[in-house]
Amino acid sequence: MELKVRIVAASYRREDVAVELFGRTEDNRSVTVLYRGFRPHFDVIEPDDIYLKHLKDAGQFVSSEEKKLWYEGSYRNALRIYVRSPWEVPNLKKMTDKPVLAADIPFHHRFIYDMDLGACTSVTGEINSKEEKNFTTEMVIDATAFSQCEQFNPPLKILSFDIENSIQTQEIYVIGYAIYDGSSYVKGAITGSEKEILQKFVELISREDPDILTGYNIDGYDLPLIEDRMKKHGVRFAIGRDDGIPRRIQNQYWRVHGRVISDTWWNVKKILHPKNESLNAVAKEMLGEGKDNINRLKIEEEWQARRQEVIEYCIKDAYLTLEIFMKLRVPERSMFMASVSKLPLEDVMNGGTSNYVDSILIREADRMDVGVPLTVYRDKGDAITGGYVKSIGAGIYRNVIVLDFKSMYPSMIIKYNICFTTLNPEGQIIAPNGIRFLSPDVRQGLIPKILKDLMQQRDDVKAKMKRSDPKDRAFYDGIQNAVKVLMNTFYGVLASSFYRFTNPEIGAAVTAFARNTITGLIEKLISEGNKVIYGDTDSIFIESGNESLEETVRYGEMLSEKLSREENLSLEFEKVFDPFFSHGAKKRYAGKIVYPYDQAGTTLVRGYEVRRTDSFDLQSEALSKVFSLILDNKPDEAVAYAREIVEKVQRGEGIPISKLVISRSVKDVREYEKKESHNLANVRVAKKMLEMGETFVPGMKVSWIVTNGKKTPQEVEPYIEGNQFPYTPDWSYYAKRLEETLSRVTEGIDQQSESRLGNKNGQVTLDSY
DNA sequence: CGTAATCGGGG
DNA sequence: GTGTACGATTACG
Repeated sequence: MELKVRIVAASYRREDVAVELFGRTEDNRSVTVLYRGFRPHFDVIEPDDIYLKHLKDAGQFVSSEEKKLWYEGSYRNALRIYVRSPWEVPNLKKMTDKPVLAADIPFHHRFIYDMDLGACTSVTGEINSKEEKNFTTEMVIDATAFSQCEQFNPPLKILSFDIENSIQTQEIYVIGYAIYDGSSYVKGAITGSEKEILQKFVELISREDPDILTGYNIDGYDLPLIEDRMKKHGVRFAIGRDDGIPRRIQNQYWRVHGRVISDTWWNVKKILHPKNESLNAVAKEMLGEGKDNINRLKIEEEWQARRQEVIEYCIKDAYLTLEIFMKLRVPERSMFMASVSKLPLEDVMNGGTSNYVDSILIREADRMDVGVPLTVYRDKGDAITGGYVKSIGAGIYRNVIVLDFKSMYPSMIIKYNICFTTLNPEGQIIAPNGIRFLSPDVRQGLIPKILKDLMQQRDDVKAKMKRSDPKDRAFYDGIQNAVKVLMNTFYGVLASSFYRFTNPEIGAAVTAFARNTITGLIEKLISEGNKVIYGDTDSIFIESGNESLEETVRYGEMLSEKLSREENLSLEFEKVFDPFFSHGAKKRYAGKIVYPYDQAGTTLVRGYEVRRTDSFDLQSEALSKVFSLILDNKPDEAVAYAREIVEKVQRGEGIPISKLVISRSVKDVREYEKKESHNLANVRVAKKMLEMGETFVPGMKVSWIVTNGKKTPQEVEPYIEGNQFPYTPDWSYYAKRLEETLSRVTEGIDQQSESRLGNKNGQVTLDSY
């Protein structure tokens, strides 16, 4: 039989060294695919006989094959060695002094690369009916062959769960869940004795057989706690598709055979960067709905007094989490990324980006007989020089055109044939940092070739997208966007300090070419009479001399068209700001978008941190107000407002204490003792609260007011909502902090404001009031 | 100023 | 499991 499968996760088992692929078929069934007989292998440059003897003595040698591999600038004699046990390879690679290549590739990846599997793959095989292992999937297949197939996004089954447990005793009261299978939601809760809850939880996952497990902060909270309670009750934490148990990787995320464990909290952080990352805040923001009203800090009492409400609350948390997960389109986006990088979903969702590059690059290297070096650790210290950033003068600018290079770094790599396979002192292409590359007609670089293919692939997909009907359009758009991400990832790993193909000189050559390109262009623009006000890496900001928006847009279109043609590069006219403001620091600006028209009216603030964890409400409110006045073309009012509010705070007039509150959470007070961290304001506040007889539970957020900021450490007093605050805030401290924040911005408006709100060094002179 | 430690979410 | 893998912020030296 033949099945088309979207691979969710890949692994292997030791017993018979069978590779296990788990996934969902095109007709929406979960499946386990087993393949036996694949051998681990790695390459050694010019090995000696004694090494082969050692391998044989260790009972690991299976066979070998002579190769010629491109290694450090030339083709060398190499031996591809096939061995018995994947888990022995780390030891075997240490048993020789000769260069060992491709000996740190996880076995299931080696399999996927060698078989050239895609994220979706056509599997030929037979139903396995006598498999003794307890797989939870609908089918188990013994595979005999694999072939390419088109990519598809099946409706994955996702299970979100949440626990309520005692803070005092850790006992789990209830596990709530919500399941989405692509068409409908199912919700429920598991109650009973703790042991029953745990057993039923394992049964639920085994019966429902979800592809993805999620929840809010499950990586760091729910899963460790469940693991702990399972151990206590002697229940096997068997939630894998092979009946296996999950393991925590690097004290961070979790891995279990056959499923993806993806914490919604992490996805929220990565995609949304919200100021407040709590489930309640994120749900309100995204879904317009918050959590139920349960006092989590008194969960024991709540469980006794209003059990049913706690259960409902628990289910709701699981459901809200699932909705957020879906609304962020995590599964969909990950499937697109998996398709273009040809990886199982799990590697995309939980692995690092170097996986993407490995998957594409190692396959191509194998086809071209290029040796695949091991990952070596380099000093992180000498980071390469990055992009060019033009300094910007303080002020308000009108009708600012933004031009963007399309895929700047990939274009540089292709144009100058930049690659570890073309690096050569005889090369005709000389990078600004002095290193040389062979020209493409002498030797086409591996990475440039891959990027060229990816660019072509992206253009093809975009063209297809235009021709297709609306329902397919979103699919192609997802693919083309993932290709773009993948292309940029290639530069990312070249510049990173640890990747198998990393060479700092090569990364530096890419950015050096890019800097030359953009500075050359800026010079040209200026020589033609343009007012270039700013630029960063791959963008150029020009203050158009035109009065009207229509003229500005026409001018922007003309510039991008003319420059792209004249300079033979791809420069896009991206947007127009009006007004555009900066106080004179790189990477910090704010502007109102007026073009493209569908974004008109949006305010874009870059680099100015309106939200800071240690800021008080008044600070962020005042800063936002100042920005909005500036961008409404009322700079004078902005300066006046800033001045007024600072004065008010200095005098302590009419400012509600609540707007000065600084909050932060505190772990168990004892955890800070040994680390000399008791100077931390939040820790001191927690201690004071305990002394005052206030409720303090480890992990709780505490709030305080600074009463003397001049002392070290500063004096702080707990702020307890609802209670009268019996101390006087250090008004000067607050005025100073507020002024530091506001003056940085108002300084930029004009020269006079500098004397009004502070001096040029950013130092504050309160005397001026 | 650069580096090491801590936090955030969860109950 | 042939894998070293959070980002931003703050305190400390």
